[in-house]
Amino acid sequence: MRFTFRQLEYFVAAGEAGSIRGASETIAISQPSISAAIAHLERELGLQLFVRHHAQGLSLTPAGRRLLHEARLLLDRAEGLHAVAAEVSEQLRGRLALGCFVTLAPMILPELMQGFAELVPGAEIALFEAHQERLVTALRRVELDLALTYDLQLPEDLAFAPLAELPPHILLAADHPLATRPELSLADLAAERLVLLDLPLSRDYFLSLFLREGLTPQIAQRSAQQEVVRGLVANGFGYSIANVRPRAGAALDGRPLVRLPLAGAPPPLRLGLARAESLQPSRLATAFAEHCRSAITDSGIPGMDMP
Amino acid sequence: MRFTFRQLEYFVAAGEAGSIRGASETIAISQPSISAAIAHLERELGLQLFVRHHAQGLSLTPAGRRLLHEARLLLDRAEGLHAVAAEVSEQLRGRLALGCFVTLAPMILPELMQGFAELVPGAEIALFEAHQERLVTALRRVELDLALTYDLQLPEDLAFAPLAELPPHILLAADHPLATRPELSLADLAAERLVLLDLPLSRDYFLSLFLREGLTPQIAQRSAQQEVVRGLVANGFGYSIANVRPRAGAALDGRPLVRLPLAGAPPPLRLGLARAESLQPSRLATAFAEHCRSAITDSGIPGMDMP
DNA sequence: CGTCCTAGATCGATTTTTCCGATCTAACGT
DNA sequence: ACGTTAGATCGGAAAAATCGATCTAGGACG
Repeated sequence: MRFTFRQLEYFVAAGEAGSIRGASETIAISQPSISAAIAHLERELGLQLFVRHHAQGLSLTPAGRRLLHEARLLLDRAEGLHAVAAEVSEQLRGRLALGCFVTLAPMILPELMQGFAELVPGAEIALFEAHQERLVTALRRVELDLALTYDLQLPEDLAFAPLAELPPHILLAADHPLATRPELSLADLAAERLVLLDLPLSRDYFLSLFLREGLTPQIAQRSAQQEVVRGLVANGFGYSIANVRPRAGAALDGRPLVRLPLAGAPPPLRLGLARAESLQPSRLATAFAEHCRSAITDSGIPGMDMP
Repeated sequence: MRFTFRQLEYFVAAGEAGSIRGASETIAISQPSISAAIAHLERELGLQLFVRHHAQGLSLTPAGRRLLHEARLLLDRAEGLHAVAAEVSEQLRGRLALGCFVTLAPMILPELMQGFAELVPGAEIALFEAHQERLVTALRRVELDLALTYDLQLPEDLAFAPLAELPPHILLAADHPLATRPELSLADLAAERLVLLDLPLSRDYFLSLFLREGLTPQIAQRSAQQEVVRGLVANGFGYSIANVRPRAGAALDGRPLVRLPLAGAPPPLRLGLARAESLQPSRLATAFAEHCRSAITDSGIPGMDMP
């Protein structure tokens, strides 16, 4: 750009005042400065903006009138940039890029987003559901304001605000012989086969539960989809381990499932909000985090059963 | 405006390059300058545009992405100002504000504009038909690029390019006793009454024709409308004087009219193009003037009879 | 017809801003 | 631990914006 906002402002002021002197008084800038700005614009744009009437001010040329209009639009749009900035940073409106751990999303998001939509009507949420690795990548690239996920392997440069703890549970077909127990240990399941939810970092967490008891699971099947895992379990392929507690007591094909606590005080997953450490949260993000804090506690999580 | 185009450009470059260093190479500006520009924008807009990854470049924040988009739009629009300027001053397109002396307009404009529209399809003509005083005012205020008119009392600060001479003629009802003469002098009409076209400066011109012969006309009627004058003459109210030479041989009510040369070598009106002296004509205006020069000559004027 | 008045252009000095090279700092990879 | 990389900061140099003073030219007025 070979001209500046200031020059455009001076031009517009002169165009509106009909004289440089008049403009210099209204905008409190010396007459030579305005004269120079206009001369610069004329040289730069290669056209005559004003006809100078000696001792009688200025007249816009037809081209000048056209350019004056354009200049005003341009300045308005520049002013609008401030407005956009204010809206984004201060106003409780606009778009929130929200990540959510993929298995949590179907349970927790509908109610949570519903509640937030009532709380903050001007908000628009752009969802990104993915497994932990993808969430971490997106958070570091600052493609997300916040991510609702576990503190699984979160690197240093992501901040994590814990909301609730989710201990692992055993998932069984309702007609499984062990399904009537009040709780199960991994040792109880040594003869059974595992249907593994096969997502990058979740996988390691599940296997670590066996490792700490010196056990090795027999893996019947793997799937990256929670609903496939549940379907396989419900159809007798084996048991599974999950930290989420869906209210639905059946797989998508209708076959009933049972969820039992895992005995032996296994390390729970902490559910919370992750964000890029060095990204100062927008007001919208802060409001959403606040909403999460009130909606998600150890004694209740949207879309999930009580323990 | 508390930021500059340059700062926006640097911000956009950094946003596109994903790093300040990368941007500094693409746009050949030192890294500190870009860093400072971004810092200034962030302070000014009150929000964080980038997350700085030490030794790993930058990531746009969600707000930064939004602002980047807005900044690009703004810069495009600023670039568009150059385009508008080029179109107005160089391109053979756009709007031409054209004034025309009111009595000339109905004869001369249709054909003239038709021809110009074929010659320059991208042109749009904004018409302003008025009497001489109004034309002069509009030209001095530079509301018009050009005016097609007479050199009646044109002040110094208007430039005039003559195109053709129009000597005055006498207008009579076809059944008037004098209508069969080959020409008439004002003395011949001493007993007749004048229907005067009563427009500010034209009026003075007509009366000056009598004055130079020491005569005083008997004014039957005055009208500011040429068609009213012709109607009155055709209906026997008297004779009139006109310099235009309409092809129509009758008034609007159908009554026939006759036009006879005024004897005694009266001073003709010079028809031409007037413009503000200090307004450099746009290319469109120059093209129009050129078109007029070829279409309007002493031996032929669009919409008018030969002498 | 000359003088005053007005408004824009120009000049020169001063202040402000911009820009760059050099240096510092922090994170990553080896 | 070390080198590499990329952003931030610093300080001086270059460029620009700004202003008061002055110059110029047209209009108004006596």
